[in-house]
Amino acid sequence: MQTPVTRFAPSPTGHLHIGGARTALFSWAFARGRGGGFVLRIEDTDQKRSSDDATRGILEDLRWLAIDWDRGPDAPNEQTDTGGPFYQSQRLEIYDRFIAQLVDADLAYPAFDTSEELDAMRAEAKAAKRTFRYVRAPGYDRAAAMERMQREQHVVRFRMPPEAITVHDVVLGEVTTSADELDDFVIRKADGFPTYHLAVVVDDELMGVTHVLRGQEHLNNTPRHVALQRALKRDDGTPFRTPAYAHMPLIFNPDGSKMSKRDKDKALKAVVRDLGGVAKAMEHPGRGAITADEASLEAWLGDKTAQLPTDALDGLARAFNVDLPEINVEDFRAAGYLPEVVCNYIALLGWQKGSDVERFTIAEFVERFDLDQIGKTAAKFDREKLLAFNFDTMRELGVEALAARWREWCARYDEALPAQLGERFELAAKMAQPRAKTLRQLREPIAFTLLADDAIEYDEKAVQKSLLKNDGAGLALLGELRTMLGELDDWSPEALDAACAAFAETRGVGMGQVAQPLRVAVTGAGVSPGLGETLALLGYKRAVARIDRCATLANE
RNA sequence: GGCCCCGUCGUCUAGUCAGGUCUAGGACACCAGGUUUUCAUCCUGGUAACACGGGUUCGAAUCCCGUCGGGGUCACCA
Repeated sequence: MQTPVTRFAPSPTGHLHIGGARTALFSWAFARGRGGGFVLRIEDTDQKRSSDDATRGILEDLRWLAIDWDRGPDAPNEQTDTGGPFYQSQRLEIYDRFIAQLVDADLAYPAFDTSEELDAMRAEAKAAKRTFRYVRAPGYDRAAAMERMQREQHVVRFRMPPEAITVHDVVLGEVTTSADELDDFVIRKADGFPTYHLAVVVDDELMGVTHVLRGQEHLNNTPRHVALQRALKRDDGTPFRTPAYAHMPLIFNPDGSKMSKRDKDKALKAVVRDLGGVAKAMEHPGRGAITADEASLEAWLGDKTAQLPTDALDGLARAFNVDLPEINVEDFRAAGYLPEVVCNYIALLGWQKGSDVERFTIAEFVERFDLDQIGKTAAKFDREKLLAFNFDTMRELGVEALAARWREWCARYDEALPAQLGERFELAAKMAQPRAKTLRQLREPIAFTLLADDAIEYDEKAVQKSLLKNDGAGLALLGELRTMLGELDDWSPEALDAACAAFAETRGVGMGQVAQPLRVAVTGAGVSPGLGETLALLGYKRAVARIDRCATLANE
């Protein structure tokens, strides 16, 4: 087989979607596993929706996932690469050349319909229960049209040949589309930009792409692309080739709906409703993050199709302290998933080697991956399983490596934490490791130490159960424990555990009788990591301060 | 609605192309038990699926047809 060249061609209209990440991962792995090339191309032909910010975000997301490209934006040798530039908006002359080629051969033609006229035609077809198809009128006056296109705004349409087209898909097999399903589609818009269909075909040919991996939603477009490939010739006269296609199954939400950016919007609308509507939400402590006015929010809430920008969505979610569903790669990063785990998990969504092996490194994936193992069925995204994978990987990392990853994550999402923990950072990581499934959750098991000593709130049930019950037996023990702790000069977790065990031994009580009062006194709750670790994390001064405050409060 | 794709435990899937070794395997989740100073971790065990109906065959999860169900797509978005 020829050395493959694959590509990932995102449209920079937002963050990288998790489904897009899988497409990128598979394309990349396929090329890397066979010594092939991987191209990154930015499909920014929609002037209104594309943005540089989105492009930057997508590049960053790909890098985080460790997906690298050898040709494309920011590639080391971008300037000398063949096939560039890799932004479609910079390739307009190239597209125009091929469009002219088609028009000259009468394989494409200018059309002057307004959008109102097109809408009317569609409405008419719908009323007559016909499928709308745009085909060039039999009496089309080409000469007049060619003259008219010099001075009038127009689109260019491709003359779809009246024949059925069969696509040989690596995943789905042969898919045939009959001629009456296809019409004369637009290849250049009125603004002079090519449409996706034209640009993708021209670029894949010119960039030497041999295998196109993409989502199944593109399956219906493929016959158009094949028709274009058959009509076009390179400048040297050689015909375009049709690459191998592999359409991958879609990724769904657990409820079976398509996983999309709109899910976040939907989730936030539900949150605002739960809060009691916009007016109530504006009274929420986190309302400072709300930049929109009440009226526009009201309009948004009342309109099912209205969507807030992603950044506004994320801002509000933080303000209301709710978690929105993770949809974009950036969401998973912020939620504290490890990139290699995200790759491992999404690889499993629609791909399986035919064995029981589910956990693998990216290098192993590259080695094993092949197109014929891609499944046909859409997969529901299961966060529980992702969480389980992330948890396992965090454990396998070992404390030191985990702490390093946590630090990296904090630098971006929880800047104050490392400073707060100081040199106890690694101990905190060790304590939280078996109790957290994400880097973000690592904070929770050790949150008690982040509070000021006089700010901890005591859980009444725990106080009752461990301190006050049996005429305050626990409270009484607490006083002795304080003394015992004061005599210790080794405040390591091990020494503390040993001292508490010895104390219990001499008192003739179980370890639980000793541990629970102490635990409640220093953390406020009946639940915390191991007692020795819990005390060590606080240190002698803070632990004693908390014990004293607890005793005072309990006596009141 | 037209066209297209898909249908194995709750979820992701192995098995389907080359029908028997499948009383259908694994993972996540769930349930039960064990270890443990709490919570977790950890260990052991368990529940759970071939969408339905026909056909072909000695034999069907696997091949064929139909039904039902789910999804995609019908733009001067990609």
